[in-house]
Amino acid sequence: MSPGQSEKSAAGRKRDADAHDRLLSAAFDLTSARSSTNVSVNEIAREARVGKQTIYRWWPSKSELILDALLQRTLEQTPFPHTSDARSDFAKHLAEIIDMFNSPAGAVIKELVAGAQNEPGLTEQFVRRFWTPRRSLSRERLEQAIADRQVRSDLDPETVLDAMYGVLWTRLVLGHLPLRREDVDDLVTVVWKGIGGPEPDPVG
Amino acid sequence: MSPGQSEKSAAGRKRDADAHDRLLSAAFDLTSARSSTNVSVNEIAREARVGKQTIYRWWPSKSELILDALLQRTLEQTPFPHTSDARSDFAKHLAEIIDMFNSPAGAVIKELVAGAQNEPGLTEQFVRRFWTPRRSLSRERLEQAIADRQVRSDLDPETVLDAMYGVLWTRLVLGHLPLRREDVDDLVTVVWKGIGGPEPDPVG
Amino acid sequence: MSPGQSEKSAAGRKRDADAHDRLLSAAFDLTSARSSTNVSVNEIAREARVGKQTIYRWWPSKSELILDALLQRTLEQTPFPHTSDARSDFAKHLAEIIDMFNSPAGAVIKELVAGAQNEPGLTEQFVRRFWTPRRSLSRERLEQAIADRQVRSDLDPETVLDAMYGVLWTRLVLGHLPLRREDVDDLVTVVWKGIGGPEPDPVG
Amino acid sequence: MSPGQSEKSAAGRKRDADAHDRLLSAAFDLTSARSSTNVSVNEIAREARVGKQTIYRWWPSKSELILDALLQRTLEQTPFPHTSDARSDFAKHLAEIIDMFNSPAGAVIKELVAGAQNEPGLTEQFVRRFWTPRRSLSRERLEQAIADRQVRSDLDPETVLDAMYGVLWTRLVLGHLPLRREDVDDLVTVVWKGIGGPEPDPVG
DNA sequence: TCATAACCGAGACGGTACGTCGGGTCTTCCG
DNA sequence: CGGAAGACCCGACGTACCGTCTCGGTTATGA
Repeated sequence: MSPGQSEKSAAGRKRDADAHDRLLSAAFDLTSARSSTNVSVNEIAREARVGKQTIYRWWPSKSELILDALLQRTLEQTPFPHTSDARSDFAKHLAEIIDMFNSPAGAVIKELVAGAQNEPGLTEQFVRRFWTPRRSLSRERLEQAIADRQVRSDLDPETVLDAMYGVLWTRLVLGHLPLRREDVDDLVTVVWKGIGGPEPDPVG
Repeated sequence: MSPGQSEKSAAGRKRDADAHDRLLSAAFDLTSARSSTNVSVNEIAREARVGKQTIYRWWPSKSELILDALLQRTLEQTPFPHTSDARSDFAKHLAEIIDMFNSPAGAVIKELVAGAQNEPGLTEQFVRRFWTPRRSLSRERLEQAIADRQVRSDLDPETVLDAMYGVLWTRLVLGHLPLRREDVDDLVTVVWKGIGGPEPDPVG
Repeated sequence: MSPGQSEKSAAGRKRDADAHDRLLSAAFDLTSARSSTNVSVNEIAREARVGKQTIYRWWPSKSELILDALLQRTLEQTPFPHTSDARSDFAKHLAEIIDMFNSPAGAVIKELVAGAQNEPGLTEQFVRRFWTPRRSLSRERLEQAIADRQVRSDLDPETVLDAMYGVLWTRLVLGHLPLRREDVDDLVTVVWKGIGGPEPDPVG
Repeated sequence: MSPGQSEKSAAGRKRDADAHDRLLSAAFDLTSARSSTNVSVNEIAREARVGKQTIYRWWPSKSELILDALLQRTLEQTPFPHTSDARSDFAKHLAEIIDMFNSPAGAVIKELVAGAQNEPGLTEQFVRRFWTPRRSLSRERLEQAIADRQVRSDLDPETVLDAMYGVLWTRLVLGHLPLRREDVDDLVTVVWKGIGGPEPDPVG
């Protein structure tokens, strides 16, 4: 992302790191706060005390600025839990995602997913830069679990992961049901044990 | 006392049903065709040979017009399959939803979900008028399956349903993976049998 | 006597004439009152408790309705003063026109003259129906004065009349100076005696 | 303390003088050409290759733009003729005004006078910026003529001037009679000699 | 040391779409 | 069939926002 490594003539003023940070903060904060009405580029520029040109010098569009702001704010990206029990690791991770979706970051993600529909290329950006890295962590843990024989190996991993995480994404975007940590247990049970057949022996 | 005293005065020209239909058609067709770039109200009005005012007389926003157009086009709403085998019924229904998501209606749904993010109240409208009726069909079939002891009863039905349908919604909106009928088998297996433990005996 | 003298709609014809009158009144009153902002046809119809179609059944456009309203209100059309002294007759008439221009009718006339600029044919209507009849009275008096040898005969009567009345029309429309009865004396003197040469002998 | 403390910050792109000129030209040309039908702001913007916002950034309304366009086009403002004969000077000036009223500028003036009726403040603008400077020239010549004893001094100069120029303004706006240079002679005679009494001795 | 180059805040620019307003036509129902 | 009510088509309005361009001015090389 940083363009500075090009061998262009080194003359010229350096990029203002502070303005850059103010922009990411303004973009994230305004977007997450004013979820109902759209945030305009002018507002972000004013809030960041920055000229509009400074935005368009570094980002091709407002949406990509917001995407960068989201990435920066979610950089912590807690490493996927990794104990000996894959099922509880996933349960823990799903709960963490729920927390994130309920945080301001969730509002920003909604905004981005929405804006991406009319902006070809942005969906691809979002998937590649935000979604894929996180999905990789999940998939690695899943493959480890398969290697550990904790998970059967004959199913498409993407489908398995979407069965879990798709619940969260759908609820974030559609909002038809709240995102609650309490639902994680049932969700993991559905995917781990399946819903088929009568309830298992409670003693078992 | 006259019972009709509270009736609205019948004076005035009636709403033009034909213009109404032309509007719904234009809204649906233009929206599904021009998925990348947004459709303008003027375009819809022109295509429907209708004054812009006529749109705003009956719909508070372009999005709600498109929602109505979507509802009209998906009215067929094939009844949920209902054989003695719940699992195969769901498999069939999931495949039908995939077909719909891959049809023009899918593009319209994406557009609506996107537009709804900045329009408070529209998400609620979409969920209530489009999503809820379909979800009800699914939930009824699920409850029947529980009554038939084909599905265990100790899990939250909403979570179970989201584990299946959320996969499709997420792929529609995020577009990270294609929506393919071939994936239905794995998906149903995940939810019915669970992913836990080693693969079942192939002789089964 | 019938006790129901105030009952509604005794006959269609009667209401017809009444609605017609209400329309003229509403058109005149609203136009003269809201000189700054335009009056809409809907407002006139509502004020007159009349359907819009009733307006367009009788008048080809809003402007012609207002013209009719103006004509009705200025029907008195006091006959041109006719004494033995043409100059004082004109002075009297000019003062009367000033009064009319300063009355609500003046505002309506301004509105009409303004609206006529973009409505080809309306200027012609206004001139023919409002202006010409009044001008005829003036011209007749002028020709009588010529016949009486009170006014020289070698000048174009239209130019003579415009030299007098044009002052009023211009001040009405441009508003660069107020329309005051006190100015009539000077005006008549200008036209009768001319401005040429030094002031006449005050004794003369 | 620095004397320039109240100066506006010089930051930001300067106003585009070329776009400004294109706008004035487009406004004048379109308005004078399409006298019957109104010119829309969009048309002017398109003709001038300018965004509509640029118009509204600098002018509060279409009419004031047209007024500016008129002022620019009539800037030549030929100096009032000034020979030793006031009467012939006025005759010459009146003919020039007739020519202007018959030129495209006349159509623009009509449009402005019309549009001003519904736009409070515009009439005042028009009078102050277009009419007053020209009137000043006329009044100065008249006062000179009075000083030269060519014109009597006991009459209100405004009334005298309106008696001459009001003829032209009225014919421009009402259009009841054509504006012809041939009428200037009679007009000047009316005002200079007066219409009173029998025709002068032809030998005179 | 000073010209050059890239940066910066500010804000005007061309353009597209918005939602509203008003004119004049058309349609329904009532009396 | 006249008349009130009001929906209809059309087109202009003035506003909002996007992404670009231009201004005066500010750092930082590198000749």
